[in-house]
Amino acid sequence: MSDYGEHEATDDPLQVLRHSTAHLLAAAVMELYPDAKYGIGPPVQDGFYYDLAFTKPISESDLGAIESRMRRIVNEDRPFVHETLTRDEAMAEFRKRGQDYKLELIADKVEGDEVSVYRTGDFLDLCRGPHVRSTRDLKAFKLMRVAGAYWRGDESKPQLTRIYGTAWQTPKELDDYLKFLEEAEKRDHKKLGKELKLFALDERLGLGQVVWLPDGTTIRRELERWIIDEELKRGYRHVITPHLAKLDLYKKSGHWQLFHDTMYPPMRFEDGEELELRPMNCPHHIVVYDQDMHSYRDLPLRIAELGQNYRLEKSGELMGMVRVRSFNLNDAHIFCTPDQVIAEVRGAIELANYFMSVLGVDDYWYRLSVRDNVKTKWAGTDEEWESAEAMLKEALDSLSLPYKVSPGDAAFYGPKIDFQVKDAHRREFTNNTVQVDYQLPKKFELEYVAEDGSRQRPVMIHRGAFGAFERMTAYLIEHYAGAFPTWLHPVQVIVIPITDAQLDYARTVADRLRSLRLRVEVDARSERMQRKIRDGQARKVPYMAIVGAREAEAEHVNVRDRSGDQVDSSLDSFASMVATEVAERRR
RNA sequence: GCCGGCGUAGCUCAAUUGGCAGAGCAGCUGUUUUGUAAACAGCAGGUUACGGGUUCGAUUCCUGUCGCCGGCUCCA
Repeated sequence: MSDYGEHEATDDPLQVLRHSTAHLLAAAVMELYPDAKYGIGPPVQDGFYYDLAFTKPISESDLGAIESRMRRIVNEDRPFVHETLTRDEAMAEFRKRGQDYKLELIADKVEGDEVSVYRTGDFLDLCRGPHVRSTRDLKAFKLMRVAGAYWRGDESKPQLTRIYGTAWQTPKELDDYLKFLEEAEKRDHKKLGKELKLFALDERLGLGQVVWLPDGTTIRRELERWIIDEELKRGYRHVITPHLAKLDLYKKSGHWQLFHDTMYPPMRFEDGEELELRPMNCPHHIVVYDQDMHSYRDLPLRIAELGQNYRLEKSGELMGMVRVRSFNLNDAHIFCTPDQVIAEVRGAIELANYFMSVLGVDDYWYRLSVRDNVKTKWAGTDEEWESAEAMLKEALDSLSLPYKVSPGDAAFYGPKIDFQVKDAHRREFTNNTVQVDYQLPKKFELEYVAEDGSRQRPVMIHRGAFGAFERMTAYLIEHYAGAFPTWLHPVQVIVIPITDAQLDYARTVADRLRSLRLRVEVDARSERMQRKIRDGQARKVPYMAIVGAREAEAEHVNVRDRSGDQVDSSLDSFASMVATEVAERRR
């Protein structure tokens, strides 16, 4: 049987419960708004939604009344009744109810003559099920918000009102979820980024333009140094290329034709020259490759750059530092022979995994993004796509990494492996990526001289092993809730003199730590120690070195870490302890 | 871009049915020299996002713009 709702049917009890709650929602809405038309209502992560068309728009203030009606239906103990109708019967039923969207779904998605429907009191829905036995089984739910959603996900189709809700097996789980949302709010990188003065988004600079403040920049520079060193160890060569290029370059690569809507309008000059802010770095690195004749002996050639890119994302798509209009990508393009591809892909995956493991990021999954059957969207031959996909799979398999195939998520020039991470609110996004590309080398007629003297075409691997600094930093802020590991924290140690009499000693301590390249502040304010500690805690500083008369006398420090633990230590051993922790990038 | 919500001091929030815009924190100036999460006092801080409208009177009601938040669409 086909899947009418465009979501996967499942027997998982929680999914079934959420799906049933979606029906309950639609049933309640239909009682309160008899003119409404219902679209689809699947379970989703943490809950469910239902898309409905209202004759008058509703807002979140209407959710309370809908939720009350839902509870009333719960108390009525209405059974979920499964029925199988013929196609004609089903069409007649939904036509009678004026449910045009359901008619469209039956016409498009139901195969054969049997149509599975569920009845809950008067409410009838096209649905494969399964469902809970009765509305009384639905105990722990809450409507969350309304949003617009295009019918069947198509921007050109009408926009329905989507009502989101959350649903759980027990009231306690619901309560836990609501508490989780509160906690997530506190970790939000937009909130912490402001509190900790890491970055700013200022409308005077334009939408989606990130200002890295001094402390945020410290973190970023630390990451950059680390990344560049790790890449150097792995044979990457770094380049620096302009943020601008002639528009023709992007016409030749094919990006302009596909993405001009999200590229900045070109700057046009009197002599006819057109310059474009680059939306990606690939064509620049192709120009780097093309500076020389290449022998197969030169390959693989790994060209890396911390490259600034500019994309004119639609205003509604922007989100904090996760989705911006200008970002810096830890980018690289590996030019190699076809039989080097698998090893190079594997190396790129391993590098990305290494970065993630040092940062303590372990909650992510591998998405093998391949083309779908809309052939016009994808450049290149079937053979090239099949070969590229096979090589990505083999690289993943050889590392014993599990992955999920995702049709339609490929780049236009080839399939890719995406590293999918989740933010504090469990929203998923792509961070790192590895892509195999036969198309751009062809478009730019790249060559190398093979062992037998013939001219061959290299394969290009695009890879962002760390991802974009903006997005990754946003992720890290939420991951650590602002309490960065010592090696990344903008201020590693605050020295706190208890009275002014220890100021000189405090500065001695600071100098000593700075001589080990640690980032240190002395809190010389005319405040009480308690106050300085409190402020240090608020900034989530890893260590506070408190120095009073006793410590100054003994050349000690009283170390308080951000968990509140205290220990007395000689200055020497404290200094070497912190320096070691930083050198090892300990978490 | 579309749908819904929200914009009051640097930050977090108040302000009866439309009736003089307030508080805490942060900032500044003093005093205080302190032993592990907030010393005390004073001062200053605003065209209530911005522009129209209704009204004797608008933070409050209507409207347009801008921005932010949550979704949708998109994501090379």
